[in-house]
Amino acid sequence: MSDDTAGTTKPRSAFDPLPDELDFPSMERRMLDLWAAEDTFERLRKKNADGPRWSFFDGPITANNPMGVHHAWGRTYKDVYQRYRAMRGYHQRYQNGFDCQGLWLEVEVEKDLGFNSKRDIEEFGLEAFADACRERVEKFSGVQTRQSVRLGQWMDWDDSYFTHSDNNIEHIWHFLRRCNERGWIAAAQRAMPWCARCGTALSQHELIDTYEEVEHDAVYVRLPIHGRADTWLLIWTTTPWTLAANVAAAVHPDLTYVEVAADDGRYLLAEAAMSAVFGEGAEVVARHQGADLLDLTYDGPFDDLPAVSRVTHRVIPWTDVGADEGTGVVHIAPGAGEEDFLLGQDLGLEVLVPIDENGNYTDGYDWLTGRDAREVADDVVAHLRRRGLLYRHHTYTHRYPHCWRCHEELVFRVDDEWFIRADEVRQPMLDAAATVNWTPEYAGARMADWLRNMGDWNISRRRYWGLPLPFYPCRSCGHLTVIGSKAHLEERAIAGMDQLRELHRPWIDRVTIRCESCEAPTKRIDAVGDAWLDAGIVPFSTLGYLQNSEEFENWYPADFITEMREQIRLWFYSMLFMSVTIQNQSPYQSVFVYEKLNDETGRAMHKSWGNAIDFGEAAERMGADVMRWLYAGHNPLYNINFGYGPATEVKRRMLTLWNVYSFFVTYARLDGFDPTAPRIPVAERPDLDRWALSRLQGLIDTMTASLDDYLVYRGVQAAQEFIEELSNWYVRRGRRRYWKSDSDDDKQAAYQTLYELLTSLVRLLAPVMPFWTDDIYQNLVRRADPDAPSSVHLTEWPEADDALRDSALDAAMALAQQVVRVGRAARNSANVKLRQPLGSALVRVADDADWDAVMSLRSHVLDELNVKELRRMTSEHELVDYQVRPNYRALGPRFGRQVRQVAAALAALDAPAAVRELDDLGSLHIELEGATETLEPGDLDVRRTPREGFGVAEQDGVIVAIATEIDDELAHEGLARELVHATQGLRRDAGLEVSDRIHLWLDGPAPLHETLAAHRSEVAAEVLAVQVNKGEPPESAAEATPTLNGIPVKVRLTRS
RNA sequence: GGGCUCUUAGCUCAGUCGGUUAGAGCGCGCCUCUGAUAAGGGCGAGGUCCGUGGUUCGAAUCCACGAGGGCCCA
Repeated sequence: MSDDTAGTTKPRSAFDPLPDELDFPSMERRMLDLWAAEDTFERLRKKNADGPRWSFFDGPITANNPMGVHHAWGRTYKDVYQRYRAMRGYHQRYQNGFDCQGLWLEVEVEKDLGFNSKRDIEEFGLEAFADACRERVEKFSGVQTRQSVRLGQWMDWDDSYFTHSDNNIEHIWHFLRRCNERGWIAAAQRAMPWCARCGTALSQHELIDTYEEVEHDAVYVRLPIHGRADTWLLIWTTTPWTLAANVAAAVHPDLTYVEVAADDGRYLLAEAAMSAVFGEGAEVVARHQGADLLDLTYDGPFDDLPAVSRVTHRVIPWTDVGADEGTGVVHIAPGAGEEDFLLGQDLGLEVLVPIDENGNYTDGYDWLTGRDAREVADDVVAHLRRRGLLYRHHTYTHRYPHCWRCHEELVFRVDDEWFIRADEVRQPMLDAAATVNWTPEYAGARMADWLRNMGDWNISRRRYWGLPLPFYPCRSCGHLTVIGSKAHLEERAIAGMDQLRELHRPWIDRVTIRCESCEAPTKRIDAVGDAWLDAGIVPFSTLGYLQNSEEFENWYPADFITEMREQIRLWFYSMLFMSVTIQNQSPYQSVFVYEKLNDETGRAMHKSWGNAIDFGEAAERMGADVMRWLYAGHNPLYNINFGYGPATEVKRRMLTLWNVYSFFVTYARLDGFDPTAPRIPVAERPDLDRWALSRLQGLIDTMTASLDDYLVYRGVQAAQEFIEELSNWYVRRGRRRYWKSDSDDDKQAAYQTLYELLTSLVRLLAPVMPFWTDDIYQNLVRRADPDAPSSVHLTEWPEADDALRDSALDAAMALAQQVVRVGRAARNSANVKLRQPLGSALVRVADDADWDAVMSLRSHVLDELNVKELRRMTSEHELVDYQVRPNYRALGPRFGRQVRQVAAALAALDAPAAVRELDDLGSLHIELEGATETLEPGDLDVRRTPREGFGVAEQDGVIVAIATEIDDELAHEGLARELVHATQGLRRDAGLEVSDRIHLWLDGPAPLHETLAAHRSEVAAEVLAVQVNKGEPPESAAEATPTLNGIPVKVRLTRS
């Protein structure tokens, strides 16, 4: 501040002083209260109500548990892009969604109730179970809502959609009826991966990532071949429980099979498997081509069981048989294996389904009946041994699929399942997916790949709390009635409608309808639907497709959706399937996907591993804004390593901005800066201001493009760099202007520029850091101008102003910064403190233009390097060593193999002489195999290395040499600066305000007095001393006794 | 089993069209600046660019094979 302020009254500042440190959580809670009190979000919606529409669909979060920090990642993206669009004036729906039914919810409710099987649920009663599920949804949708609010997400929370609503279900019914009209609905037997605990099949996408390494009992079983005494077919399996369902043994027609002699007979197996089973030197007594074995029949391993007794076991051909594992003779149980089932369909094999939906053996399996298939391995082995069929058994480790919900090992089981046929819709889906803007691009390729490979969609689940599939197969005529809406149900119903509380089991099961074809009374199938139907219908159900065509037309399709990458084959897929079926177009135009969230060491987070981070705790420890900044700044192509360590790093970056903000407020308050005063035209402001404003335009460009392109991390990274430069160059270089300006206009320009930078920056960062930016805005803008919008979120997105761009100045400043960097390194190498003023710096830059650029910003360079003058280096020969090297990029193509000789010739040259020749003649001549070659400057790479001991440094062709000589005058100046520094330190230690005036006492030996004689008034001015006294200060004076440049000094001061 | 992709400093990652001396951030050591700054700046230590072979005047980069990780599909 300027000296004339002492004792005068300035206008009171508009700004509140800042607390000592930035406490994100408490600041965030304050902002939440403010937004609630002022209805800020409602105002935003009103403000944009007439704007252009921007449609976003929220992928439903399963309302099953508290939110995890990984949810916060996705929600940050959703909120960032919505807030950005809002600042651009777009009208939006802000509808959040909850996923509310399906198996994963049932599993959690089962855990709560201590259930272990479907029987427990049935005994509990479906009605009570449905209520328990509904309650869980209500509880956790509330928890998740509160957590999302804490994250700063702005949504219309009272308008959230729930997938268990009748409305959602009706829309799915509509979709299913449309599918049926096209003949796509089919029931079929199919071998499915099956969870015996959950009592249901899993779809193919539920199988992904569930393979874990486990140990199983593997058995070699010998089966008597009919008509060949003491000749055994040797098979191998890792799932002994399936042996009871064996109906065939498969061989590869082209493989060679051998009969091996053993003590008790002959074993038939593939030659390639022989040594693995019998070791080396087994005796081969016969050889057969696989194809020649096909008419053989054999006794099965469990022919004593009633269900199996009438089966004729045959040897069959299968080209997928290999001999790498097992025996090359493969046990086939079409009722208990996926490939087995498909093979059985081709060959017309009998299908024995040995287990029920809970994994227990069914009737007809004698001693096995009622037992759990996963627990019979030992008894099966014992049984085989007793019957003389066991050749050998051992433990086998392999990767095996598990239920992703309850972690039980899966089995394979044939069952009646309902499907939507996918073949007809495949191409339309591919076409629709091709219209979508996928970010990153590979996501589109993933979707196309998934679609090309997708099988029929298995939509039935044998469970309770889920979409009731509206399938009514008629027992009389076989016709399938698919109900398309509640009205349709009412129209067809003949009983049970009075008990239909909602479209869920058990109430829906009490309704009987008339078959559409023959009018016979017909009941619904038991099954409920895949939960991805629930989520996939969202574009239709939430827009009231069946009720309100205008709403639907307005908001469909979505401009944007975003979820984790795995949603490509889940939600994105199911939405696309349903949308193409109903509307023949993609339901979304732009899709953004991101990767996985791990802990900060890169391990997946698991509650059971103890490395999971609770969202609430994270929000309160690091702050929601810090979390959001961390997420938004991350490149979505890579997994994010999340934790308190990375958050601390982000916080430190925020601290840089805090310091700038705090600096501004401190001095703006002292000076009573009025932001509403007339602006000083930018053209009249100093270069530093014009440079900073020019850089701001670049940041606006980058930020805007990054948000338009759904790559916000690029904007965040650019903002980080901007903040660094703002603090470490703009403020650092300009700080004296705020208290010691040359003129009032310059000071005003400084305040206005920094104010414009900060207020623009908070608008640019508002979508990413909604809390802190608004907190700053409240103080900087709203306090000063009651007519300003009441929140940064109600302001307009900044537009870049081309008139403020100055690329020449940007480049010149970058060069000046480089000269400073190199110059500091030079001082460092000469071991001279920066505080000691020195005479001159010699600078070498590439050309005249660069020199002019540096000179245009000379004052900054002089100041930063603490030298008196800047001189252009004319002769660098005494300061640097040269190395003349070939520029391979130029010479490689020209000389080819000879390039090595050129390199050798250059190395042999006298480098300084060569450089001089190059400088004088513009070219260099070398001898190469007797011929003279001419090399242009572009052919060469002249490297300069500063010579040791000169205070010289170099980087990218810029050289700075510092004259290290210190004469008396410089020494006095240096000491004066040391005195200032020591006094400032003492001021701070004594707890003085930056504006306090002081009385100062300085004592020491003779050199000190010489220095004071020359620099007393400068020292006094710098430290705001109204007097520099001799004699003794009062007792209360603060005191320090540093040794400055070898001189012991006593510094004492009091507040004046 | 097929396809895609990755492997670079203690950690997280850049590295353009192949150019001969491979970089950043964090962390570590020394020095330094500070009238906003727990910040900033400089220097340094730290590398088998996964391995082997090939193409080329020249390979972290291109090709082949192999190892290991991830993803997608079967």
